[in-house]
Amino acid sequence: MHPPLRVDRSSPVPLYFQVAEQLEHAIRAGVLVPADKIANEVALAHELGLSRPTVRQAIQTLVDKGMLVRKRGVGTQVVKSRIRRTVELTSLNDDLTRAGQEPHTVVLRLDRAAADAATAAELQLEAGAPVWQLERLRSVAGQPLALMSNTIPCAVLDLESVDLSTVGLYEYFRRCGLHLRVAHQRIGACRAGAHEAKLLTERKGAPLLTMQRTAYDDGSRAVEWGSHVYRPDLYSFEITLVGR
Amino acid sequence: MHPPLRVDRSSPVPLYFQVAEQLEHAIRAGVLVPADKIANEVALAHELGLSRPTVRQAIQTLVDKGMLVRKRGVGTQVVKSRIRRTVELTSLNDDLTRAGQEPHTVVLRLDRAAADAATAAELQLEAGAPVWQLERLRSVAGQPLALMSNTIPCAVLDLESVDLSTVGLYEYFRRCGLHLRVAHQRIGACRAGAHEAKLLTERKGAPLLTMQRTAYDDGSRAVEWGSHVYRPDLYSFEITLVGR
DNA sequence: GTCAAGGCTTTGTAATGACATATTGACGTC
DNA sequence: GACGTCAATATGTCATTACAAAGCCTTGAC
Repeated sequence: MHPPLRVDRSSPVPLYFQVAEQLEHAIRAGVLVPADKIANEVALAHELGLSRPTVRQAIQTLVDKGMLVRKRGVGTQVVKSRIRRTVELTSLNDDLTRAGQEPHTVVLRLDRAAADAATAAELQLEAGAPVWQLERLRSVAGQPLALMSNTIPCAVLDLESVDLSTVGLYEYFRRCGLHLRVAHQRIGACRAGAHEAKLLTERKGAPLLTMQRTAYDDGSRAVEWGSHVYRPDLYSFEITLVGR
Repeated sequence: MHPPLRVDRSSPVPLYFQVAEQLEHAIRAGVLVPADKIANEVALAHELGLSRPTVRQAIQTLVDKGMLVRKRGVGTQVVKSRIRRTVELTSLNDDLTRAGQEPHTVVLRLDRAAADAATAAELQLEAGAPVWQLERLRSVAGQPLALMSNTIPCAVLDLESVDLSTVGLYEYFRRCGLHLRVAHQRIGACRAGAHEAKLLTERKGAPLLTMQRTAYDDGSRAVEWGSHVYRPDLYSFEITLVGR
């Protein structure tokens, strides 16, 4: 049967979101086990004192996350597999702290420079525009994990006064009211060069996981271009795909 | 200004989908250029003779794809960046043919076997259950690109009678009426072993891109477990992330 | 001249009602 | 007993309406 769902109409949190949160929690906590069918939308709406579209919207958000599956004429079921964390528009720092780790970051470089042609093209700037060039080494449990090189247009943000060894880059973006909306990223592999090998305590020529990302603010302005390399024995990307 | 949008109410295609398709086409064709604002929802609904929720649903699907951005109090704009293909629930074969390539596939192995403990756990079977073990080498333009190892429960499908050198695995799934709904994949990197190096015409120890995927049918049944390695100079994963 | 308040525009959230369509299972007929 | 039909069930699609909240711009006061 169902966990007791309740909604708080005085809360500023949208009703559909409250329902989605509770359902998600019930699934993660094991109250709802895989292949369980949840009550049909009409009944659920009546039970909660909500309208069907609202309940539908709540269910839809979980379907998008790959936690529920709808079948017309049948019902809605809990997906029979543990849900791993999706690749989201988050930084490595976010991911690690959320996983209960304690990342340690060393800022290797923080310069103002003029954008070269390739960087300017990625960030959709005119060549020579002033940009911040940032290079950081992130470790977890004493092990170097990632070498991160980022370029941010000076017009977007001032990085002079922030201590990026204690604050994640994306966290700082959020603090400045900068909302990332879209990002493109490419994941590949390469051979470690001498510089990378030394910093990551790998041998030269060792395989590394690479990620290049361009992030956009509200879809209008390129805000950040990052080129990262990871130690594959300590890090990998996990993605949940949802079809249809 | 707007392209002339029209809907066909006699079509079995949902109205919201028709609108979404036309908007997407207009964006890809360059009729709507980045940073263009599309008409507000109320006006658009009136213009099309549709209700606002329907128009909203159409816009939402494009927002989910990362092609549009909504801003409350402002309007809806076209995202200012080319959209690359998202990592979807598709096979390598699908991706390549859609990109205009002509993949060539060699089936290295196709066996019935009993699932070992690890495989059985991934596919949520009892140990020793009969499975198909498939190993394929895929090339493009004469260059070996990927070495793919897949395991499929015999209970799911019969692979005896199909020629997997001409038909993609996922394409065959679809032909059998098997709809994949959810998949988890992990992307990493590794060092090429002797076997992999020889088949991919790389040197032993060269960096390779790896992907492991488990796919589920309607959320209820694990259908496929795949472990692939790619040559990183010829292949990488591209993902479009949408925030909020 | 500057800053604050308020109004306008536009999207966000929600309720209600209706009909369409896919699936399953039961019933009845051949 | 096998097969087809039909009804029950649940999600899919769509219309209409209303109010809330956020952003932008104008207006007005100091």
